[in-house]
Amino acid sequence: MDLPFHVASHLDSALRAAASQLGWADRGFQPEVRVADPAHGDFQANGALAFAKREKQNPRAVAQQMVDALDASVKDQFDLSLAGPGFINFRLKPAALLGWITRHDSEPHLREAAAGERRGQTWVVDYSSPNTAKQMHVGHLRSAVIGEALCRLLTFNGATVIRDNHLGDWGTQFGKLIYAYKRWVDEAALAADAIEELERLYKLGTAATPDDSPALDEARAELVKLQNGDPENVALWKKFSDVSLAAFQQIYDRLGIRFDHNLGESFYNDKLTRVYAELSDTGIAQESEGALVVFHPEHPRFKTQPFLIRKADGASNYGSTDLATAVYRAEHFKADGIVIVTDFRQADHFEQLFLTVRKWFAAKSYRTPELHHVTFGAVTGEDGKALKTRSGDVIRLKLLLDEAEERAYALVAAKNAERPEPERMSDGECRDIARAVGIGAVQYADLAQNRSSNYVFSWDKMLALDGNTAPYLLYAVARVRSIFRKAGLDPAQPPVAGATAPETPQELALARKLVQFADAVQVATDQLRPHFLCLYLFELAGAYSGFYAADKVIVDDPSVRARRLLLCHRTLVTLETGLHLLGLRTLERM
RNA sequence: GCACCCGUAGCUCAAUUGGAUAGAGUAUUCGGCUACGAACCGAAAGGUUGCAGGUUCGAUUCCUGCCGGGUGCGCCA
Repeated sequence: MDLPFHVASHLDSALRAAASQLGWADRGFQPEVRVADPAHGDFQANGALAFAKREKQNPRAVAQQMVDALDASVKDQFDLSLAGPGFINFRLKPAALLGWITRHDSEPHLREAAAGERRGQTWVVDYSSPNTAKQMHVGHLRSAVIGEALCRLLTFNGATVIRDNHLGDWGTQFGKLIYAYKRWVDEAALAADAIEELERLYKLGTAATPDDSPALDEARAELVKLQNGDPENVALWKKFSDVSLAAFQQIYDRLGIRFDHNLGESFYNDKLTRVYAELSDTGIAQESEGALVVFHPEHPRFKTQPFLIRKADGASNYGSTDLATAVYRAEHFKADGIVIVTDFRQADHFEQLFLTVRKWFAAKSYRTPELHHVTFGAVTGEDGKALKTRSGDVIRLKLLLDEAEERAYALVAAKNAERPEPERMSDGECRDIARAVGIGAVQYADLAQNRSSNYVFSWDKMLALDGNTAPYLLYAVARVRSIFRKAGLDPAQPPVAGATAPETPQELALARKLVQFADAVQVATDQLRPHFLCLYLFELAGAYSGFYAADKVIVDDPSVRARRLLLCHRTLVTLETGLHLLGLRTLERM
């Protein structure tokens, strides 16, 4: 029997079958299979320990019985050993490695193999979500980059993914903006760079309408006109949204992002009365100080900290729209899961929101999707403070990406100049490479770190050519491609017939790493943490570099050459597939 | 005041949610290009996992209490 894509779950099934043969299945035996430290094996099963403890048996003996009861095919594919207090170690035999690597030969085939995990599921991913009439700044980067990677991971695992940009396109700030627009708009500036001008007006409007001022009353009047459908104000508001979206798309294009929907807060305007009615009727919401709020008596904090869903003046807020959004996604998109990617400061809000949604849907017998708030830490400068320009302003995302490309270009051009004349690349090619390396470095730096912690932004670290960085991975890709190019071979049609099983320590280490791709993707997706995939790709690139330094690929012996080309090719496929899952563009040369 | 997140090698970070001797990169020291990209590889050294208890075969991980940093807590989103 061929080794399937998911080796860990294959072992899990085999161990469960053995447990059931021993009569342990209904006593709650859990195999607990995971990727092992290479010193011990490729995979390990730890389940014997917990089981033995519960059953008051000797864990070594339990593990030995498990091994004895395992299907013969497992013993054909793995070397088994017991260690320590009762760990079962599995080491793939070279022939099994060769079989797996031979079968998983392209990005489409990897995709097909992984797609069984979430086939038939629909996931709505809500990320980026900037406010219209304002430029995107560095604070918007993580949501966009992490959200896009999660979309790709979920898609890879077989889900239908709906990318929804939940724009901040409604609220009191638009009264102020219209107020300022009508007084101070500079038409020439608007034509030249619309969003720049809108942002200027936005700041003017905010400054001109302090609390309790007559100007604030006028701004509120503009808002009321907008909400009541005044044609002039609605047209202005529409214009603000259009130019904002066009500006956002320029950023998204550079990051490889394309949304299916831009359903901002305004979209839910006419869907709020239902929210108020159903939450009031079911007794989940209550009046308090004139506002409509939800308390959660079972929660230590939210029993007294209210979830405000309608303000005392009758206006909606983001509690209202987020509730309407949740029911829309559940009903219209038939979502099995909803992922919302925002920074950790909104954790309370979404905890309250999810508690409320669950009670609401249960009371009305609506099907409740899985609800996930994917949080991430702040982006700080190297001083640990929020990232700002020297003058103290927020850093615009556009300028940040420009700088990434410029810095990458300087590195690429310098390296290119050192090359011998015939291998030198054109300036245009250098520019193109710099775009992929610079943007990729920014994306990767954000993804490689566990998203819960704060992230220290450092140009030098993200553009370093060594360490866990995009340039290191892209370099590994370029080196594999270079072998094929120099040998005059087409990487789409690698001549790998007659490849023999891996033999040298570096070949074996690389082959084992390749097989673990399935596990890395699964962990990253299930935990909604792309850094697990980053770590894997870094280790894969490291295994390849070790192999490359130790074992020459283009040798005379045809079987050795074929098996090394096979390893090179599968490394290329896996690295590129992984980097594409993260949203990075890969290169031929760099 | 209440709550959440973070605290791991000099620095930047991992540790697959309770598993084996806590791992990488960087910086430091040493070694390797007449091998297909040295933007690389190999090796050494670097630790009381903030502190103090507790739970158990086993704790960076779970519980309690402190210390330090960040954040949130009714009409912004």
